Amino acid sequence: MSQEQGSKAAEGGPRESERRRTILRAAVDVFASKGYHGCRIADVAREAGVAYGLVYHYFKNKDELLETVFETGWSGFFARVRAVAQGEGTLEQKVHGITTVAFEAYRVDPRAVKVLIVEIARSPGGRVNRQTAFMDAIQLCEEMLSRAQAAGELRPEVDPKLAAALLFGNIEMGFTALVFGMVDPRDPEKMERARRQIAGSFLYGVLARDADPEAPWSKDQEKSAARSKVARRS
Amino acid sequence: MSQEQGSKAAEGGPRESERRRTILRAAVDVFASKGYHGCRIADVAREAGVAYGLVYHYFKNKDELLETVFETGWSGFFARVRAVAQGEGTLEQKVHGITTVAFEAYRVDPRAVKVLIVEIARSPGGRVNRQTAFMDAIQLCEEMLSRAQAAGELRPEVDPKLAAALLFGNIEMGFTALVFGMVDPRDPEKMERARRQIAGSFLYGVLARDADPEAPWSKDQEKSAARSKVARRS
DNA sequence: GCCGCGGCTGATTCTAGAGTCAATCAGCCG
DNA sequence: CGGCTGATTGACTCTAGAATCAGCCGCGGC
Repeated sequence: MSQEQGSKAAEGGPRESERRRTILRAAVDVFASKGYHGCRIADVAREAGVAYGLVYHYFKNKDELLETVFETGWSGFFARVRAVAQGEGTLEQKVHGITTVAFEAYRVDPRAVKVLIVEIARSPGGRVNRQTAFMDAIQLCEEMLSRAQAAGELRPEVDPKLAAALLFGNIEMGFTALVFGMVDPRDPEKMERARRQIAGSFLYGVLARDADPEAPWSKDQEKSAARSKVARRS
Repeated sequence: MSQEQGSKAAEGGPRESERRRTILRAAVDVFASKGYHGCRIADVAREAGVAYGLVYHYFKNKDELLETVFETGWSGFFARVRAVAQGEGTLEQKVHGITTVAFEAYRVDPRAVKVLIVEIARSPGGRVNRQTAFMDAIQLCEEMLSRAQAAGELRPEVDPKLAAALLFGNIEMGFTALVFGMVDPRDPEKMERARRQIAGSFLYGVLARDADPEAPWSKDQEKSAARSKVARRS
């Protein structure tokens, strides 16, 4: 998987075949626009300007293609998140850093992010790696949050694992909002505001500051008693 | 969709065919365990204990089956959310109410919720209704949040639409965490804690109270700087 | 020049599985 | 009772589209 045979295409060094990359790129675009299940290999080949069979020359099957798209995109993102999560800084800085990494990834390659989010993070019969990798990122953040909790930066009653998941939920939903056109990705200023709201919502919540009197959400405080006019079901 | 022909099966009143409901139920179960794409109509028929062809007697095709599963489940959920969002109460109460509705739905029928979340909210080539319906719920919450903002319950710099999306992102990710086994759905106490953390994270954030000194999440709007140190009251 | 090798081609094969349909069955009505 | 209607059956058809394969083409080596 590293240098193939540099034989004829060798002028560039031990590079992965140019064609292979073209196909991968086409796959990202096609998956992004029609979805994994909604497209045929022929579409990918056409988009890449390449013969049908060549796709199978470079990839064992359709699933491996998706898998590769995933790994390629995810590993870069994951490494950046790790750098932030395990680096120096306050919890606030790290959370802002992680959202920034995510938004930057989106700015650079929205299609790839879309595929990652829509086709992979949620894939049904998902093969091993996908969900596993997602879990890895969550675990990374869980550790970050645990450390922050030990340092008193995080509320003590918060479960770090769930909180880590929620952080990614926030980011993901932010992207979904982008994909749905709720924010214009062309406007950097709006993007930055959205990013800040996502990080801020996670860190500080959305409530106006003077609206919550005391430790409002921790234990069994029932000070706000009748909140359950809901719960019923027939 | 209402009373079919009550002709002969009329002894129960204008009820929807028993068989039809059996099939729908089976579809929920099968979709939940193998995914929409990962199952065949034959699986649904077998699960329902019914002949293959009968599925097509009651449903035009596989997609209509999914659509029906969706509408059946979603409309109930949506109505409850609306009741909360448009009802009386503070923003806090409403947010807690919405999460409660969601968790209650999960408690009653985890499989149906799983299908709704995994197969529909994210469906790629999703037919009209699905994403539309999801957007409807977000819009509902957006209006709720706008009202709250006008009343000063919500930070002024928050975008209600994005915030509404994030609320659902939180809930959805909470469920995903459930599906992934990060929380034991059998333990009502843990479930309630998770629910509270989801609502709480959205409302108040995760940061320890005395950790954010000044207008922390919107640099340029220092206008709210004054109220920033309210929080420390513990 | 011509051999052969590997990237490359696209028509062909093969299969899962959606959707069809002719036949059967069960109850009702005249 | 016998014919009518609608529910039910499952074998069969048919298609999309994944995967295969028998070769082609251009280049470098001999």
